[in-house]
Amino acid sequence: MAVELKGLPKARAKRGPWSTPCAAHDCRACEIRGLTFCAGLDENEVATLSSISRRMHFAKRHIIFQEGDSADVVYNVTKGAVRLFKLTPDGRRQVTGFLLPGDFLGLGSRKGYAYGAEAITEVELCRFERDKLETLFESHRGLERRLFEIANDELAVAQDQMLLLGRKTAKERMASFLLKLSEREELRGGRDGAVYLPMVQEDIADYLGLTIETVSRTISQLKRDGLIRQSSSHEFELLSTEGLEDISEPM
Amino acid sequence: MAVELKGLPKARAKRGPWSTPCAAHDCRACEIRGLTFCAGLDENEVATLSSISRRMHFAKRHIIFQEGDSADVVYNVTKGAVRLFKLTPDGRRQVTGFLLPGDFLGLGSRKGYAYGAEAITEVELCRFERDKLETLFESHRGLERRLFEIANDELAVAQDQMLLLGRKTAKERMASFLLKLSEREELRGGRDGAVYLPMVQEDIADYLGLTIETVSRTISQLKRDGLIRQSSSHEFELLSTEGLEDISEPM
DNA sequence: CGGTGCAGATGATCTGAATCAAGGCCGTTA
DNA sequence: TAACGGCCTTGATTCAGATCATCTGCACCG
Repeated sequence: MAVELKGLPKARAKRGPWSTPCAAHDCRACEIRGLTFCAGLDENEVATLSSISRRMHFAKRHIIFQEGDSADVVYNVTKGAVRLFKLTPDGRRQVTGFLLPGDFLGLGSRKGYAYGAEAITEVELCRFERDKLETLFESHRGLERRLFEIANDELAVAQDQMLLLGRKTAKERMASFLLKLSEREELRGGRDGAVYLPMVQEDIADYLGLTIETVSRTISQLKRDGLIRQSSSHEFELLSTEGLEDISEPM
Repeated sequence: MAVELKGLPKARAKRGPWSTPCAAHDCRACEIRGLTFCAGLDENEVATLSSISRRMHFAKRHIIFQEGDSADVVYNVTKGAVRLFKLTPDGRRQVTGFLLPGDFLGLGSRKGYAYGAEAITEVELCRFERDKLETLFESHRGLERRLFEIANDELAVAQDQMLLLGRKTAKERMASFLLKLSEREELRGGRDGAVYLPMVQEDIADYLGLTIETVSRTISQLKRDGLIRQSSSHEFELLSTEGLEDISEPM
């Protein structure tokens, strides 16, 4: 779907040759084994998976695929951050998710991708051809089951997001967003309370159904209220998880 | 999670014994075979499925399960309509979906249900114990694959809904909603252009992230503009699909 | 290093939808 | 058949967040 963005600076997103050509890759040496869908596979299964995977590299802003593109490959994010988004014909954008290392890319798509995917930072992906992966399912039931679990988790996350978009105020949205990211970092063994936000405020706005101005103002207010602190341009610190929880889920 | 609804009329939803007790049921005689997840199974598989399913009956307004309830059974809707919803602690509600005959109920839940489910009308469900169903997956791969497909479709639908909730105007939301329902009816072999809306306007409002007043006004406006017509309290007619499409997806 | 351009912050104003407030319609029931 | 309660409609008013308009800081680059 070719989309004309109305009033927005054009030609920001890139499409073209990869920064590095596809390369074979040994899954056994993968940085993120253990926190992705290949987690819990035995040596033999990992080897098989390795045989059908290709390591890919995309530059910042590179469009990995567009909504509607034929969805015959799926990916696993191993490095960097990716945004998923949908566009209206007149150019409004809804970011439907952010992917970080360990996340699976390509769910929710049947014939074509249901959304576009774009590199927020430099990104490394593990690429699988869908039909090869599905062939693998025949012999390795665990893989399919794991992917089904992931789809179910995504579905639950999507419903949380609907509640956020349909019924929460700007402040509640921002607090929920920060808490969710922070929980994720803790789960992945990050430092507690520190949150890395690779995306710009425009992405956050489009994810939370707000404008950049409202996002900026809300962040300012949370800072003024002593709930968060900004350590650097993309690093935040949650000073009061309780305070943020009170805001995100008001009684 | 016990939730105190603030300012809303209490005790509207019921919970308690089923209208009719659980009964064994023959899947082969199912009204909706062919449009549900049991579609495409062979005779033998259907018989196996039959052996683990129980037909259930719920009265209008009956709460089938609450968000957070242990999710050890799943269902297939065979008759009537169901709403799925999430609540904030202070009682705001987001309807995350409407289920009609043929729809699967229970996806997106891991340990506990990720949402509540309530009968909009009198409802008939086909009930499966989750572990029995999963055991069946071992021998009948098609079932698991079909369910995975359904989960993927749901995921795509959820992302459409995010775009709607995050970026569309009231009028656009209403038009999108009517069109989606109409497409569904056509798919299921219904009359073209006629749409059955079993839910009340409050449900629609909570589904579209609006208030009942805005829903009412928007419907009135679409009528005034000659785009829809109301044949009876729950039956609508789409007079101009093109007009509605222009509204739902503005260029 | 001076210029350019992008990300972010913040003030002023506007507006679409929420809220508040009445009534109307209709099916159910006493 | 009257009265009650659910559901819907419509008007008046308010308000949270959008829009418009600057301004600042800062990275990059010729």
